[in-house]
Amino acid sequence: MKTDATFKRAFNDAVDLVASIEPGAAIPSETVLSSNLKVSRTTVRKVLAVMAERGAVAGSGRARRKSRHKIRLEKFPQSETVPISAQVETRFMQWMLRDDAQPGRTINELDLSRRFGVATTVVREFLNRFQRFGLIEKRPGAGWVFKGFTSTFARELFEIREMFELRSARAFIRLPEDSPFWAHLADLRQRHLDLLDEIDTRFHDFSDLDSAFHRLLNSVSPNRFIENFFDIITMIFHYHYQWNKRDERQRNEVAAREHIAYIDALFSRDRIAVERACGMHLASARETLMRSTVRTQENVIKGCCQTHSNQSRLGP
Amino acid sequence: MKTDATFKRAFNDAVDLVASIEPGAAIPSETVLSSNLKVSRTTVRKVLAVMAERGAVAGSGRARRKSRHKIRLEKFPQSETVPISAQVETRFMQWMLRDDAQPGRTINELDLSRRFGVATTVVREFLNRFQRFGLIEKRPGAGWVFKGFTSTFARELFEIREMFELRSARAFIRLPEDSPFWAHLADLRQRHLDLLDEIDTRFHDFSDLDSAFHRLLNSVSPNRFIENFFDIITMIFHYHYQWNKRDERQRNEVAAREHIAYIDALFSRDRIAVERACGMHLASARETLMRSTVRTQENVIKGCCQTHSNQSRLGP
DNA sequence: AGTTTGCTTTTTATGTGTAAAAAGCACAAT
DNA sequence: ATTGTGCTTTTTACACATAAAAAGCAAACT
Repeated sequence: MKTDATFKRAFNDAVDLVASIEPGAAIPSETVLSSNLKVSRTTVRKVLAVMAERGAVAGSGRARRKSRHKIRLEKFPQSETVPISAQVETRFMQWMLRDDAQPGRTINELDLSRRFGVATTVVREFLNRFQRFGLIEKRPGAGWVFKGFTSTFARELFEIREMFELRSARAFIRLPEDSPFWAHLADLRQRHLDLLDEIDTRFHDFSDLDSAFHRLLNSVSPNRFIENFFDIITMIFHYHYQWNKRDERQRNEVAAREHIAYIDALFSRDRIAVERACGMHLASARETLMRSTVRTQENVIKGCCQTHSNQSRLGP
Repeated sequence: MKTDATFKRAFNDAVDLVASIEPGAAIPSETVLSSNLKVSRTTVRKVLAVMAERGAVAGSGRARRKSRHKIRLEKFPQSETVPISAQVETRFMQWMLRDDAQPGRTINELDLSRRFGVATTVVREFLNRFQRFGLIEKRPGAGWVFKGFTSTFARELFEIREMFELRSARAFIRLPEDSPFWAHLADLRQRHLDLLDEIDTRFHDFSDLDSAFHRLLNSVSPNRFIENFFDIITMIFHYHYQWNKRDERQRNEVAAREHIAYIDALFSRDRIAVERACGMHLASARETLMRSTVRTQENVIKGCCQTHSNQSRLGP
């Protein structure tokens, strides 16, 4: 059965929204709420129904308005507002990046579904989507293998990232003087400076800036495969740093300064300078990631992690 | 319920295998058969049981041998040997590339599952896996949009392909003289010549040669993201040409000659020549694909294909 | 000691069922 | 004519069920 996470999230958002309405004043129309809360009208009506039931909303139909009584609406717990599929993603990433997920280990759907307390269908769906991240591989009829968050993975990831990033940077400096992208870039530069001014307190905000910057570069000549690939990067970094807070402030400060140097190189329109700044930034990002990669013998003894059974192995 | 496609395919393969055994001679052990037929021992036993039942195999346990009577084993129809998930893939590609799949059209799981006569679960799983090909996009809670097999798609695909291919070609010519890859390349060159000798009858064999060539190039410095991307190319070409046979002989002959020129450039170790040969080959491959792309206004009027409803649109 | 097989236990592929959410429709209100 | 609402129909997200296939185990056989 589908969970009502959508409803609960919408309800919680609606609580804030209603709080800003004067007691006795009209509630926005269902259509407007639907667009504000980003859910269908069906869900909006459910939210309104519950609010009416709890006495926060009075009247019905077109005459709906905020109750004159002071009602404190209890929100639903945060954890109930996230759909099962998203929970599985989080739990899996945690299991993979934090727990004992050694390269070569086999993953089995039933086990994960029991571990996470969800239906196998959901786990299976997740693994199928997750496949594109290059960290797991399917053995039809025989589960999945975890390929490991290894230094090889990081190296391969960054090789592609560098190709894509350089391509976009080169395209950027070919933009005409009057392209609006230059203004965006200047704006972004300022936001970096602002961040650096208060780096001690705001260093968490860097990751938003980071993705904004790379999205701006890629948007100059859009390519769905590149965007796709950046989703992978974003995902990896998101979870990786969520559980690895070491030196976070320091790391982000360095990266922000590298971004500024990179942006300045772009403004100079000097291809060589751009390539150097870009290369330096990526090199340091790679180092950071590499450091927390699974230490493994994979590059020394290939295939050491294969499992053995008394039957012949199937699949490639 | 799981279909027994695995069993039927294994059975059909086993029929050929048993045919080559002398009447009265011993049948290979279950373990050996399991490895030959690429299925588990469980399935092998089922195959043997059915063969015994039909009188083609006599004795049991270790004393199992081929029957002395001449039994003609009926194979299962080819169509029953392919798992549902693979059938869905084929049917979907056909629907997409051949039927009226206009860009912007929404795809809905229930509809497809009815159309294909399979459970929604399977369709859903397929769509999730297929997402990475960049032709469809998920709107959580509201189905999928087909982005269209358009010229933009082809252009984006080839932009990446060119980057990857050039990278691999450059890595190739940096290989030491005594690398075994050079011998592989020479071998491949010869196979191209052989094919061209009999191009009129063997032009279908080109696609194997094509993927062998590109796989050889990529294997010089392997990168899972590049391999992943080549899966997309392979998939697109596979289905595309399966339903578009126009000029196939001609196209393949041209491509084979381009490959030879490309290979010769690699042997020359001349970077400029390599880049030119590679560029020419990809350009002509792109042209071929472009010609059969969906003609659309997408580049003139952006967003013309959006659907409208009396409710606000959800999602990005 | 290493295979081979009979039998048992798990796991995967695929179908079915259902509450929640979205989409659609038609009439009412401005 | 547009916008809003009540109600109906579809579709999605998720749980659960089960035959088929795979994996595991130990006794039997070389």
